Amino acid sequence: MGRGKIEIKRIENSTNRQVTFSKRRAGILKKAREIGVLCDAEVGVVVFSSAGKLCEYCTPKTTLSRILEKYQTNSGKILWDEKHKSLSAEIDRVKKENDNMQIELRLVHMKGEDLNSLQPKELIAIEEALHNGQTNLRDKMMDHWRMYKRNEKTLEDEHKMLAFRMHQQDVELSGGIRELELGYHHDDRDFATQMPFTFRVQPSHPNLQEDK
Amino acid sequence: MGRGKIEIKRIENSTNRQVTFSKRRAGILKKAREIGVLCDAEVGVVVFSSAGKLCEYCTPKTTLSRILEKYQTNSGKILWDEKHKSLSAEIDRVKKENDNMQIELRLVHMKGEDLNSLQPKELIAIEEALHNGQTNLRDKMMDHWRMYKRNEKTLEDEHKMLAFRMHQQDVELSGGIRELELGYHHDDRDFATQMPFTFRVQPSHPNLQEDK
DNA sequence: AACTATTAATAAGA
DNA sequence: TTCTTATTAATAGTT
Repeated sequence: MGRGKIEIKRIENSTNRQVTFSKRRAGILKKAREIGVLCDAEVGVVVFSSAGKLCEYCTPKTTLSRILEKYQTNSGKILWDEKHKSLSAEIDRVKKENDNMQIELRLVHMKGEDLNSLQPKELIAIEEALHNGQTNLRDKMMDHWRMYKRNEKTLEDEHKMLAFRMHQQDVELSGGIRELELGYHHDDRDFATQMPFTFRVQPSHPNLQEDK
Repeated sequence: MGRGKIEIKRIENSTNRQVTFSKRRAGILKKAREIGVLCDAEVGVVVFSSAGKLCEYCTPKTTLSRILEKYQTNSGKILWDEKHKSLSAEIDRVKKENDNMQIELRLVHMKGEDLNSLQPKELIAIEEALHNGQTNLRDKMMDHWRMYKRNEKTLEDEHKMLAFRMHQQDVELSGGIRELELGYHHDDRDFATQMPFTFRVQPSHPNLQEDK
């Protein structure tokens, strides 16, 4: 029905294809509306152009949802498998993100000693979580962790340094100001016996402290 | 297009209606097939006769499922059933958990000064996130946060105390050991002028530090 | 189901 | 895109 007969095969000229699409789409939607009215039928039509543009029609007295529900009960076919799968996949993805954050929090709340006490099995789990995660999440996590450890270490180092110097001064003052130590909670023996050696900075957990 | 023009309204004669339905249904399905081939479009058609008989067409290269999935992402309309709602709800739940952990991480990585610099708007967002979250997650988060802040504060307090005492001892020694301060990076003036006052512990952010 | 007169859809052109 | 129009395609009513 046109100026000439056409073969039903893909129209290669993209402009023509677009024009024909518009015309025929209007035609189909009109036909859908007509059969709905004339024959009291329920019709649902969904069309995507090759450009991805969406177009739909649905009999006014119902909804696409209801038509499709009826379709499923009537045909026994399940239309939702695909959607189920993608939703489940998203749940998995988000849960994995969750796990990674939980591990990050665990790390963040750990002190150096805790890290040293980690079992190899736990380290493997952490390692795995790091690799499972998205790269940016992992990077962010490592950044946070390093920043936290660095700050903590700075404070601890300064702390030790101050304590060491106090100790030195105590010695220089030939004792007698012990009462000043009352509010100080660290084990004195540590400083008395180890200070000169512990004063140098040691990584509390080299493998995790350094980048992957 | 027939022996006479017809009005587009319900055909009351049931036999006629049935016949017309058959003819027009064939017409629509043919048109659907044609637009799919000619224009490289994706088409899905579902038709129910007034008698409830089901008829469908779908572009061969895809499935009704996939078309409908595309439809949903494209239109934002929701076609799915209860099962999907529950899956979606789970996604929402897990994502909310995610958000809360992200906020926890943000808090955890903040120092007191950062907290003080938070804008009211941000505080409200955090507050809201806290209330949105599950109770146990929120509690855990607050525990973590308090523990972190407590540790930090303890270190800082001890640090200040040590520094203050060093300062006292310096004074007692009538100066002369200034070279001991070389490795110490805090601003001396802070301790010299503020120490007696800053020594008392002040909450850096009362509202967040205490449980609500 | 066929047939066919007639209307409707639309291909090509403007 | 939209309009026009020659031509084909769909189909209403009939057989």
